[in-house]
Amino acid sequence: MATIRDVAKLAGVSVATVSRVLNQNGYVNEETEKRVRKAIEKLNYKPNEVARTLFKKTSKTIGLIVPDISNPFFPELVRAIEDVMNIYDYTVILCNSDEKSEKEKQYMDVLKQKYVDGMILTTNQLAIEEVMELDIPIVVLDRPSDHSFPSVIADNYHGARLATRHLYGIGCRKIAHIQGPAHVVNAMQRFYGYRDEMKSLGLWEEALIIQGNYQLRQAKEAVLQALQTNQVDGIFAGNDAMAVGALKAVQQLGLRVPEDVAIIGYDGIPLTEMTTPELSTISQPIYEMGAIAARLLVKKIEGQFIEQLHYVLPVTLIERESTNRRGKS
Amino acid sequence: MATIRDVAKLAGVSVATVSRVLNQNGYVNEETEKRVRKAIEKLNYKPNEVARTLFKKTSKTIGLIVPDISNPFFPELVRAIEDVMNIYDYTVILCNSDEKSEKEKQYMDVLKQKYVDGMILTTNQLAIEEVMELDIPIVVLDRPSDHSFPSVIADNYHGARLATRHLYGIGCRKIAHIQGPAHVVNAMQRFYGYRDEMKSLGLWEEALIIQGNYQLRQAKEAVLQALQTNQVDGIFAGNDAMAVGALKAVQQLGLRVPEDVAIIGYDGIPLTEMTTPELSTISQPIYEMGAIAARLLVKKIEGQFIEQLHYVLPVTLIERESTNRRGKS
DNA sequence: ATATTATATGTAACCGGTTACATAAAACAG
DNA sequence: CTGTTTTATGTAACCGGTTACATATAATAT
Repeated sequence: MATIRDVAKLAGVSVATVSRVLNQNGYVNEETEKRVRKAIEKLNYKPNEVARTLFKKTSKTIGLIVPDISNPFFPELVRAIEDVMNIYDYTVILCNSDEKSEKEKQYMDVLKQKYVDGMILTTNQLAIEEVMELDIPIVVLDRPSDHSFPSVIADNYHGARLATRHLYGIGCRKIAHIQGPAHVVNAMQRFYGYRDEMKSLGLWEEALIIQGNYQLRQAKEAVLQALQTNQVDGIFAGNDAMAVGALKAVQQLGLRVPEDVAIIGYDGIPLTEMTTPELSTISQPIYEMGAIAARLLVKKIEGQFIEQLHYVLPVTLIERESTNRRGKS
Repeated sequence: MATIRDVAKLAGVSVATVSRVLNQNGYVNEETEKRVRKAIEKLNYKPNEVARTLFKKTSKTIGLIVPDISNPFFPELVRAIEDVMNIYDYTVILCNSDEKSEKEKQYMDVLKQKYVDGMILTTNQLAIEEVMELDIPIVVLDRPSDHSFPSVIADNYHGARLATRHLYGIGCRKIAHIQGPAHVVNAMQRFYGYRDEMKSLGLWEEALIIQGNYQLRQAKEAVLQALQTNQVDGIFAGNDAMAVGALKAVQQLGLRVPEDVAIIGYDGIPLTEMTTPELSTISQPIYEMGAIAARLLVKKIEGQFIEQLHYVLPVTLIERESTNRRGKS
C-alpha cells in the first residue's frame, strides 16, 4: 500500500502539499496539483483512514446497538440508519446486546476506544449516567425520552388506544390484550393505552390481560389457555409476532377470525401481510424512525443546531382481514 | 481521555512499561505492575484502539457486505456472524450493497482504508480480480466457490431436488417451479436441481416454469397468471417469500392447499411457520452458515491453517401442512 | 522603490499507541 | 571473582496521516 510519502516523492513535493491536495485546503499551484494527482493515480493511493482518525479524532464510523437484529422489527430500522449514514460517508458498526446491560456497556466501551463519532442506542437497559460519561454524541431510538439525549420513538400509547378503539368499532366488547415483557418500556406504554381506552369504554377487566413475552410460541400457548376460561371476541397483541401466535391459537380452537375473534397486532412488520387471514396492525414508520435518528446523529456529530430534540412519530392503523367483519373489501 | 503517557507519569514509569503491562509481554516487576494498574484504574484509562491499529495494522474489525439486511434471510446470518466475531473480540461493520457492484466496490475500498482485518461477502456481483487485489482475508458466504476464497454455502442443487422429489412423493405430477432472478447463482442452482429431478421423473415440461424475482407480490401475480393456463398440482418456490405469494394466489383462486395444490418453499425463514397452512420448506442452516463463515475468517486473519476451504452444508426438508395430504400429523 | 499581502511549499511536531534497542542491576555459572 | 544470562526499565523511532509555523517568491499597494 502506497503512503502519502510515496506520493510526495513521486510528485517531487512534500507530504504537506499532498495533504493539501487531498483535503483541498491551503494554497497549491495548479501545476503542482496536477503532478500530485497523477502520482496518486499512478500509485493507486488511498489515504489511510486510521492515521487520519488518530489525528482528527473522528472516524466517520458510528456504533449501532440493537437488542437482536434477528428480531424482525430491527432489520428495516438498521437498513434505514445504514442508508442515511452512508449518504454522509459514515460506516456503521452493528452490535447485538440481547438487552443485557453488561453486553451493552462492553460494546459502548469498545466503540469509544475505536473513536466512533457517535452511537444510536435501541435499548431498555439504558444506564444514563454511564452513557453520559462516555461524552459522545448519542441518539436514543425506539425508547422514550426521559433524558437529555435526542430521541425518536413512535407513539405507543396512542397506537394502543387506536387498536383497542378499532376492535371496539367493529363490535368487539370482550377485548383481550397480550402484554409484552414488563421490563420493556414500550410494551408498558401499549398496555397503558389499552387500559385507558378500555376504561373509557367501560369495558376494563383485569382478567382480559394475557401475559406474553413478545414471542409467537409463548403467546399462542397463553392465548390457548386464556380462551379456555374467558369469553373473548377481540385480541390486541402487543406486537405482530404475538398476534400471529394468537391467530394460530384461535384457529386451532376452531374459531373463525375475524367473525368469532378479531385480532390486531402492533409494529407493522412485513409478516403481517403473509398470514391468512392477513393481520390488521398498528404500523410504526420504522424506516422513517431509523432515518430520522440517523440524521439527528449526524447533526449532533457535526455540531449543527437541532431544532427538535424529541420525535414522537404518529402510527397508523392498517385494517386487514383479521378485523374486517364486513366481508371482503 | 487519559493517554498512556498520563498513566506513565502517574505511575512514575515510562510508556514502554505501561505498554508492557497492558500487553502482558516483556519483563515487568511485580511492584511496578501494581503501581501501573493502580494508575490505570485511577484514571479510568482505556487504550486508544486507533493508535494501536495504526501501528499494528490490525483493527479487530471486519466488514460484512450483504445485499439487504431487510431481506429476511439475512438477519439470522448477520446475527450468527456478529456473535462469533464478538467472541473473538472483533466488531462488525455492516454494509448493504443492494447487489450493485459499484456500491460493493465503494464499500470494499472504504473498509480497506479503515484497516478492517477481513471481510465476509454475500454477493452475486463478485468481481474476483478486484477482490483479489485488495489483498485482505475474505470469506464468501451463500455464494458458490468458483474461486480461491474460503466459502460457505448450502447445497442448493440438492435441496431443489429434495423439494421436487417430496412433491412427487405426496402425489404431485404437475409440479411448477417459481424461479428466482437469473443473475442470482443460487436461484439458478435451485432451478437446475428442479429441472434434473423433473427430467429423471419423466415429468419435465418447459411450461411449468414460472418466472419470479424473489418477491412475494410478483410471485403471487405470476402464479395467478400461470394457473389460468396450466394444470398444476404442486409448486416448488425458489424461496419462502415466493412460496407465500403462491399460497396467496392459490387460496385466492379458491383452491385448497395442499389438497389441490401442494406448496413448498426454500430457505426456512421464520415466516414459513406463520402462514396458514404452515409452509413446508427446504431449510438452510442459516445460523450455522454464518457461524462457520465467521470462524473461517478468524482463522484466515490469524494465519491459522484451514483444513477445509469450501463448505457445502446439507439442507433439510421440513414437512408442514402445505404438503401434508395425510391429514393432521 | 519599498512595504504589504497573496500565493506556494517545506519542516517538523503531533495524534497515542508499540517495540527495537540500549542500559543497568540482579542472579547465576564456572 | 569475573563472565554470562535473566530481569527490569527507559529512550526514541515508527505507524501514516494533519497542520502550525517558517520561508520564499510573486503580486499589489503606497
